[in-house]
Amino acid sequence: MFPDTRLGIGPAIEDGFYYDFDTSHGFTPEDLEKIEQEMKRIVKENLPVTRDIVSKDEARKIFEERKALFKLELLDELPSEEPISIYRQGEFIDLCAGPHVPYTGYVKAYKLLSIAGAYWRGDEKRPMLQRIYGTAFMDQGGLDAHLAKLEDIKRRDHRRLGKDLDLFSIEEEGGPGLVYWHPKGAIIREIIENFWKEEHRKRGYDLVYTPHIAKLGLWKVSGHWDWYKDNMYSPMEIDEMQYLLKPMNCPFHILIYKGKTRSYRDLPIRYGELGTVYRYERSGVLHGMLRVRGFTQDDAHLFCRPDQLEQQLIEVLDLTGFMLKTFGYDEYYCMLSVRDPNDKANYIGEDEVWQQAEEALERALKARNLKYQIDVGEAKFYGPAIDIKIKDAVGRLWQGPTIQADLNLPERFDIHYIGEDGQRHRPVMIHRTVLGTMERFIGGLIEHYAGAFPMWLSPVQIRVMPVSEKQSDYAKTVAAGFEELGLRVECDLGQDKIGYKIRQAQIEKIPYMVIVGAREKEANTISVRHEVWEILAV
RNA sequence: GCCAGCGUAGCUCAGUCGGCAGAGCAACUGAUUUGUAAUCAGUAGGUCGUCGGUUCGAAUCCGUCCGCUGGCUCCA
Repeated sequence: MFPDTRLGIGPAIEDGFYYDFDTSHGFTPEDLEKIEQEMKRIVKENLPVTRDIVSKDEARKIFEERKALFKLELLDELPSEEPISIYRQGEFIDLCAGPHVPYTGYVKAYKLLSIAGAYWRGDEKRPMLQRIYGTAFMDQGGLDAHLAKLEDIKRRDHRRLGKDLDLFSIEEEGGPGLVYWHPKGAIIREIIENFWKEEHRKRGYDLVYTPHIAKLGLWKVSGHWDWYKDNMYSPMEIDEMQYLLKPMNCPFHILIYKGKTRSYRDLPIRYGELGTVYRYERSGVLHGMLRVRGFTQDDAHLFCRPDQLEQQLIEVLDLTGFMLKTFGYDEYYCMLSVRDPNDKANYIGEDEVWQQAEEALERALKARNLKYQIDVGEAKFYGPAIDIKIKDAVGRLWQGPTIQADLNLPERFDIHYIGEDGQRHRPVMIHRTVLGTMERFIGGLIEHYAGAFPMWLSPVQIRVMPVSEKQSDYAKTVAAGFEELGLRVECDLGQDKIGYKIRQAQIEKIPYMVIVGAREKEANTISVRHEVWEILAV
């Protein structure tokens, strides 16, 4: 259909497949339909799909003939002794390890979904190809169910719901990636923040507040200026001194720690802060509340003795589990992010310290019987981490809590405590968030709950609606009663019929509707309509 | 940042070949006083994202910038 097209790679992915193409033709959504028609024809032909094993030289010849540059590059990287597998169906030839279906007729239900740009081999310095995404199932029912799920995900989109429920906005005049929390969104955030603070106090954290800017020198000491500069807002000059907006809270907590001499008896010291940070994120990556430029981390830094590390990690894991459960995330997966031993130049710190830290994280996971997967190369430059992925109501995984051992900053800031032996010792530092950031967490919660927040988080918990204006005063009295109990209640005193008021409350996903008419007023009662929304939609 | 697409009323969207700017919902006004998912009628609301170009004439064609969307790369 597009003769000058060269093939990139085309693997199967979790929910389908994609194929990358280099072509002078720019694909349009209409093309997808045309390609699907062509696919249908090929399926109907029921062509045999054959696998040939050839030598590397033979393979090279085949792809050179077809001027398949990308395939040749892939071929070059395959070991020369090993036989190469090539698949053919009709006039189509591809380099692929397989397996493939034996006949094109095996392909049943499929759909092409979208077009996107993608760098060749994921490298932004290489050419950009056009990627077509699609999905395929054994039968129409499977495809229909999958498409229904995609629709459900669309309905849950926090950007859509954030607008519909008036929770937040991002203002073009204000700047991209900067979130405005509207009154209802602010209530949700406030409840979560209060809960967070209370839970941290209970567990022995000290809560602090720190500034939003600091002198450039501080960021040089911390290493951010060298390692993180590209993600930071440009310096501003105040009284001939350069200041930077903070991208992280760690240096500030360290300064508090450093403010006086600490004894081994003082440890652990745990500073928690809902710290607002700003990071320069490239414009193309911004996404609603999930990827923004200014955000508030539920941050904490734990300073402890090496012998306390494991216990502290366990306590953080417990807190994390408790928090996730509270928000209805019953399933989560722990990843132990360790460094790539072949790539030590990208990490700071002694081998021995790294090993100790990785072992401590692993022991903590084992102590709580948490299953985990080791993610090689996913450590931060300053230390290994436990990264937790949480599964939402529709089965998607989100980056959640992160617990990082920091092997760099204690050194750089030369912090210490006085041990039992009267000597200075280096404390171990843990850097962690349990929710991540307020923006990403609440954005995720909106999708998790599909906007129907549980009672404790609902911006409006109860709406009282009189059947007619004759019960307005009674409705106000009832509402005042709820208000006295500390519940968030509203009255709908509009002239609309009760059906309309119920519909409105339903759209706004208010959990309790209290309806009062002549009968209720007479008997001094109320009638309650409680909406239980199904979180698991699919 | 890169590739592609998009930007029309508060929201969702229509607007044919370049020829007077449209609908539904929401808002407002009036009537209606209602019993568990939409009462009726009327009114108002837009520099068609921005700046520039082509043209007798631009929402429409071309360019620029801004923003958004789907991805890529990166990330909490």
